Amino acid sequence: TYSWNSLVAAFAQKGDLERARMVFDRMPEQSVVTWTVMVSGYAQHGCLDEAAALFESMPNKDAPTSSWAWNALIAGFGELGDLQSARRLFDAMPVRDIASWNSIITGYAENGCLDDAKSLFDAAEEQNIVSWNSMIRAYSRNAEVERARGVFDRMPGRDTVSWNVMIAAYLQHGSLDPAKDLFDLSPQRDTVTETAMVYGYAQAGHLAVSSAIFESMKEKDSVAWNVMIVAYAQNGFLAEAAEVFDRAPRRDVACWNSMITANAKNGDLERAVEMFERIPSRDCASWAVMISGLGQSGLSRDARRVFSSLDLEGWRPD
RNA sequence: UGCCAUCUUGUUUCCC
Repeated sequence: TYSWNSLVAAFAQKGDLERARMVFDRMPEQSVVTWTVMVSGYAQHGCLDEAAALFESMPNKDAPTSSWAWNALIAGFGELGDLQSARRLFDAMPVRDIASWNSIITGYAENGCLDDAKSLFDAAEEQNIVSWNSMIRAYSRNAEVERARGVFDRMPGRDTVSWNVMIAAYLQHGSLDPAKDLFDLSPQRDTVTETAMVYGYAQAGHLAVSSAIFESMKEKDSVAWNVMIVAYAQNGFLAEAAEVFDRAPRRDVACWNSMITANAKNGDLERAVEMFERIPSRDCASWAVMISGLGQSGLSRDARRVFSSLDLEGWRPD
C-alpha cells in the first residue's frame, strides 16, 4: 500500500489528478493515507467538488485518523474563499486537531477576516508553532506588519518558517531595512529566506543587492532561478534575464512563463510565441501569459486564435 | 545520502 500511495501522491502533486485517481481506483487496498492523499490532491488543485464527493464515500470519517482529510478539505475551501463550507466542515468534524484549527484560521485570515482568525486562534485549546506562524502571516496579509512583528516577538519559540514569514512580511511591505536586520539575525536560513530577499530587493529596484544574494546562494532551486529571471525582466534587463534562463540547470514551466511574459512586454511577440511553442510542458499559466501577452500588444486576433486552441490540447479555460 | 498524507513562509498569469 505504501508504494501505491507514493504513486498516487506523485501524480496528485504533479496535478495529474486523473492518473492519480486511476491508480487510487485500481490499487488492491486503500488506507486512510490513500484517502487523504487523494482528497487533498483534489483540494489543493481547486477541485473541491471532486474532493468533497470523494470524501463523502470515505470510510470511517469519524475516526481520529480521518482528521487529515477533513483538514485538507477545510483548507481547500478556505483557499477558494468558500468560508461557509470550510466552517461547516470545521463545525461538523467529530475530532478536531490543531491543524483543523490552523486550517480554518488561515482560511479566515487569507480572506480578510482577521478578527475571526484572531478569535479562533484565542479559542483554540492549544497552539503550536504553525498556529503562531499562521497568525504572523494573518497580520501581514491584512497590512498589519507591526502586529505581525508583535506576534513574532511574543511567540514561545521560532522556527525557520517563523523567520521567513516575518522577513517576507517586511519585504512585501517594502520595508527592506527591518527585513535585512532580521535576515542577518536569523539563526538558520533556507532557500525560501534567501529567495524572498532576492525578490524583495529586486522589487525595490535594488538589483545589485538582489543578484549578489542570488549568486551567493548555495542551493538554488527552480523558484530561485525563476525569481532572478523575473527580477531582471521586471527591471528592464531582458538580456540578463535570458542569460539567467540559459544558465539555469533545470528550467521549470514557471521560468518559461516568465520569459514569455518578459518578451511579450518587451514587444518581442515572435520570441514569446517561439518560446511558448518550445515549452516542454505547458501549464495553465503558460496559456494565460501567452494569451494576455498577445492581447496586451493589440494582437487580439492572435490572442483569440490561441484561446481557441486551448481545448484542442485538452484545456478548459477558467 | 530520495520524499506516502492534512495546517504556516519565497516565484510566473493587468501595471511595476
